[in-house]
Amino acid sequence: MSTTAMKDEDPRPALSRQRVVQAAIQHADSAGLDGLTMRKVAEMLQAAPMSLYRHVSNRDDLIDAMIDVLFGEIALPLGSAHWKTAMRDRALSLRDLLARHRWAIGLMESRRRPGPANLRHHDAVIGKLRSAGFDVEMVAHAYSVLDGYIYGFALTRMSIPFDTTDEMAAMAQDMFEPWPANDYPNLAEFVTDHVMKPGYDYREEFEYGLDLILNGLEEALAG
Amino acid sequence: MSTTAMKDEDPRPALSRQRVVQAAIQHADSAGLDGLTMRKVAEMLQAAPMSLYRHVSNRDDLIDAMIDVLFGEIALPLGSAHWKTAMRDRALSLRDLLARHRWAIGLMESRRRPGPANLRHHDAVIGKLRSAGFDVEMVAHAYSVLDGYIYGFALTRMSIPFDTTDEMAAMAQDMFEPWPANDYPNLAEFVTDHVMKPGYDYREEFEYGLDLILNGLEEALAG
DNA sequence: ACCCGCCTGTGTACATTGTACGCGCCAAGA
DNA sequence: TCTTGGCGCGTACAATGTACACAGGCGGGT
Repeated sequence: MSTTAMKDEDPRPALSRQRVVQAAIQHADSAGLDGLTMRKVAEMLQAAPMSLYRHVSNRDDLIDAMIDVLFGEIALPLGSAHWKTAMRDRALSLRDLLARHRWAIGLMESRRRPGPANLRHHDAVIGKLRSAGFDVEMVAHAYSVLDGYIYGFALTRMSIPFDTTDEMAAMAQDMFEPWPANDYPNLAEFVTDHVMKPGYDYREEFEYGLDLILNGLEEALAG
Repeated sequence: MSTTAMKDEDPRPALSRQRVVQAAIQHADSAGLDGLTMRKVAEMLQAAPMSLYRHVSNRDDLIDAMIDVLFGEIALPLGSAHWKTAMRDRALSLRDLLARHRWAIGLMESRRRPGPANLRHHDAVIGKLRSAGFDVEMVAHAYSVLDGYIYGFALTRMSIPFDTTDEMAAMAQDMFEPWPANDYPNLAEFVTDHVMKPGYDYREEFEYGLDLILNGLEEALAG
């Protein structure tokens, strides 16, 4: 059916901006932002490095496009739900996104050329808050503290993956090993008594702070 | 007096790990992390690039050392002040530090080999909270939400410098320009009515969220 | 049918970067 | 005086982003 090939299987479908961006996201997910090289992305698509530049003007443009795809994946607060549950769902959705795409944490909020999905997302969030009774100033407060917390949590707690408690313990061991024991008694107590406990899950930790902030905003809105 | 030079002025004092790290910090402050190349640092010290490697094992080791110097600059909560004012001062100190050294925002909390100043800082913060009556679990909650917010605010609000309202307006113009007007009404209202107002200062914004969180923690501690 | 111009994929080439390797120098100890 | 160890450095190489020019094919106008 294709105009370019009548054969049953085309081993190399045509390049396109979308395919380049998708491949780049997939590679960044597994290799990180440093591992994201034009040559690797080209290899994934079985193309020559320079071919990418027909669809992407340079590496920065590629990253801009990748980020906008991610913004499109965040759940938008569009329904008629209460602002608090809408913001909560949106926060969890964004946190999950940042967990899937750790390389994006420092990039989502610093784009100089935000894409349409980016703008649409912010527009929807602001709209939800405005229609819930937040005046413009309160929207600024709420957005600032919520996004600050969400991105900051991702940055500080999810930047290194702890899949098992054992990995965690090993890492803690490595961190303390070069230094004399008992130099940091409070830190040592904290690590042994809390972080290394089997039940530790950063998901619960995230929701504790999130609810603390949402409750604070609710009080401020009412007061 | 020096054993290496009797002349009045030595145009090129000896290299040392400290001098290399200081020069690197200074350069990163003005050129960012991408601008931080071994060759530039060497140039600042009037040395050859490879000379740095006698004092720093590689670029990552250099960055580790730079970060630990920064941790040493954060005001420690050591006095007998109330935990709330101690945490507030520490937060403001950390925010100012991140404003002075924007390149460090993504790095402070992701070091695999934390230096002594890093560990000492965390130890002091945890100690302050513990002695104020926080149990280990509440320390985890408090530290997580506070640091999340502080680093996240730095990441989301200070990643691009807005020194004047005019620059701000120009940037907003650039961001909207490629897209059809009225596609994002809530966002447009927000930008014109709030962000571009002359009095906008992210410092006040930071303290609003900070106090909201501190008050929430105080309630949780009492309840 | 033919040609012409554009669009896409590509090969080559170069500047920039981190850093391995080994040489020379100089001071301090034997 | 001879040796040794550390320090500064010149050279070299691999990885990376990307400028430039070229080829092949497809479509539209004649």
